[in-house]
Amino acid sequence: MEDKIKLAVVTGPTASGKTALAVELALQLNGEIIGADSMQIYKGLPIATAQPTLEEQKGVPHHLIAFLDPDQPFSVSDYVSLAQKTIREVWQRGKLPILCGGTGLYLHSTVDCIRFDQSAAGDDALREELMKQAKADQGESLYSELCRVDPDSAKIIHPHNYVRLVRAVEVYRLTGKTLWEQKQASRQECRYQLGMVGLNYADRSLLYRRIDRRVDEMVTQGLLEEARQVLANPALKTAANAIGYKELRPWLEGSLPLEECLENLKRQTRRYAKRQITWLKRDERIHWLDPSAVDFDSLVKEAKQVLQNELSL
RNA sequence: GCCUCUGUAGCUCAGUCGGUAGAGCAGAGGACUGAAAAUCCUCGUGUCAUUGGUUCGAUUCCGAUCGGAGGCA
Repeated sequence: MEDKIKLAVVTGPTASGKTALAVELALQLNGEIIGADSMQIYKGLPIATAQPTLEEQKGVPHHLIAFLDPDQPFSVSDYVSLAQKTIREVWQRGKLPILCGGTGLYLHSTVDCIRFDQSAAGDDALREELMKQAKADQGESLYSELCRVDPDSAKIIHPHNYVRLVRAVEVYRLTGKTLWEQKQASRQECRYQLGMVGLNYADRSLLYRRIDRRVDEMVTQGLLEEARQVLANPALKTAANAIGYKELRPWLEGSLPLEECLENLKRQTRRYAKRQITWLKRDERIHWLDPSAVDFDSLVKEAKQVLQNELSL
């Protein structure tokens, strides 16, 4: 039997210090970093998405960061195939692949080798039409349709959650198979030996303070100009969704003072961090470390030890 | 100094014709398989400023005290 690829994972909520830790681990363990972040993949959004600068990368190769034009559509499915290919390449080069990022869906799908059926790819026109229908009657008609064709999914999708409701109906119309069936079929045996570290602050207010500070830094670095450019281009649909741009729109349009927009931006980032924590917490394979408990060198040492144990390095 | 208004959840405020109270925001918890930095669900006990009085019973009525705002001098 062929040996499994060893895969290190560094995750945690936004602003928890993943990047610095991953880079240091890469230096010490002869690794390369593969981003697992749904917004950092795009070019032209360096500030708001907190992409690591060349200086921060310290010569460590980084993959799947700032490689895609921001007007290009992208999905988990695309991410997983790219990530798996990159992981394999890094491994074959004799280096340790280190997956680093905070997008729970991307991480989980990659690490657990979820297989996406190409026939179920999204269809923009159909999706738009279904979304219109959902909004017209608060999701009622679509939800009863889903209850009929895919009761298992209907059980776990709230009728108000149009995005997921629409997707479930869409899958059935497109493929004749239910989303539920697709999910069962998507599971397969995993090819990785995993070592996972997560960063989280025991005292959440510490993380929140870091977030506030980082937003202020982003402004110094030119966030306002970046936002102006992103929002001026209507082709950047996904990017305009990133936290950091849409919150500044009222200021750019002159309807709200900058101070208030920045306050709102900080709040949205805090909430995002909380959602990330919720997502990551349920993965019992993650070894949690608290960056406020020790200095950076000790943190690296602990993380390194976890990886060496789990990956038998 | 006098007069008026005001003090209720972390914040902004509602309310109880006297039977110890509830919204929004903030916050917390959760879900998550092709937009995921998206989307959605659940969660409200707080000396009702302090203190005395009336009352079976006061956060509610009355008095005083202490904050805050405004007006007149």
